[in-house]
Amino acid sequence: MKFTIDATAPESKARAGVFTTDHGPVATPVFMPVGTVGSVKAVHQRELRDDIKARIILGNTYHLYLRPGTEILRKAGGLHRFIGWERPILTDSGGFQVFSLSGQRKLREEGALFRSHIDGSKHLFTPENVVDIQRTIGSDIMMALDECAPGTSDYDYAASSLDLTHRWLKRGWEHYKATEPVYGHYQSYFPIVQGCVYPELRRQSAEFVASLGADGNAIGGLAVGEPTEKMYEMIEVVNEILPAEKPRYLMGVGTPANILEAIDRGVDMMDCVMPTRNGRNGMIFTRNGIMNMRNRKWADDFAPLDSGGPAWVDEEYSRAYVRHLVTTGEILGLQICSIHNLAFYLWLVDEARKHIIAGDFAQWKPQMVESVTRRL
RNA sequence: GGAAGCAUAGCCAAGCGGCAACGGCGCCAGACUGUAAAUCUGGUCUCUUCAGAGUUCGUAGGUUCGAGUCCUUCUGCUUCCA
Repeated sequence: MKFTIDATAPESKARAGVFTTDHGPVATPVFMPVGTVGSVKAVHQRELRDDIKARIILGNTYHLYLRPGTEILRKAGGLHRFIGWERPILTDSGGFQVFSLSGQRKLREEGALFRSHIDGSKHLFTPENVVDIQRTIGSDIMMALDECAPGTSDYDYAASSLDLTHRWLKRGWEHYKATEPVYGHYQSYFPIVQGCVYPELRRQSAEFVASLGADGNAIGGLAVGEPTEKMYEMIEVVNEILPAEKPRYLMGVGTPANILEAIDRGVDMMDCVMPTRNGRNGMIFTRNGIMNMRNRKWADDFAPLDSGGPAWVDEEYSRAYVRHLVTTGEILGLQICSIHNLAFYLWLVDEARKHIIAGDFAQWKPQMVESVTRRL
């Protein structure tokens, strides 16, 4: 995978670049919509491509392994063909499910033993078989199996958890190098920095991750319960060490403000369920602030949803109508809010990219952070 | 015309002598960060110094220390028989 940096912003660590996969180029900084089970919820692939202009989307190893399963995915010719998405795909390893489904799994040296949230059946995810599953999925970027420890973990737990993640990483990396793509296109493997909120652990982890020389490097275990300021601090600590010539992927983040702050600190790639999940729950993010479309105040506001906004739905539908759809539970309401939010997120990172290239990112960012954080 | 039954908050609906009154819906807010989420949480008679206080279960009386609950009056509704 090739990564070129087009511009670096003055008075900031932000950079604009492009990485290239066999499914095409991805301009950075980039936001990646989350499509856990092979679907970005409530959004068509066509809308994702043509309206939202998503450059790359996520899938999830744990969820896709359970359903539809590797046999179907192999028969389909991989996830791209299965879902009809010709652009790049990144798959998370199941490391986040170690966190989010913590009541359903046991950690062992060999891997994470999950009791399926669907039928209770047991499945052992190892650093090796998670590579194999992702080979079968055919994602352009595969992620290492890690333990995403809660942001509230104490130092001792964080340290031993990090050791486990590193032992897993070593095994996963070896297995990655020993295996071949299933469908012919090249697949990268990104290691993940952990270490909770402890700078020395984060540094140690970043050193180890950087030493592998992977195509790109990820920062995990953030936005999982720690204060936002700690998250920013950890990004700074880690990005001092992660190589500048490789893309940096901040996993699972975040709010529009989080995204701008991360870009400012040298992050190139981000993903988050927030635009889609919150959209389905009636919240939309705009460049002028946050709107809860369930609120009564929009009931007779016949202005466009987000006049001048980046999505066609922004002009097409009124606030009053969207509130009506959301409060009546109409599927169209979820679709409109999801499309809007994703288009806004992609617009936001594109604007950031433009300002990085123009050289005024450091001046543009604070006012945009202020603006997107407002409550309307 | 006769008989039986029913009236509880915006709506539906529990209650069977200690009740400001279970639930559900609706409504009003909030939460959501590598998706077990089109989900979850809280509020929803009035006042309040958030400790409490005051008025509520169709209507008017009564029994009782105490009544949404028991008795009687009236009003309205439902079902059955003529």
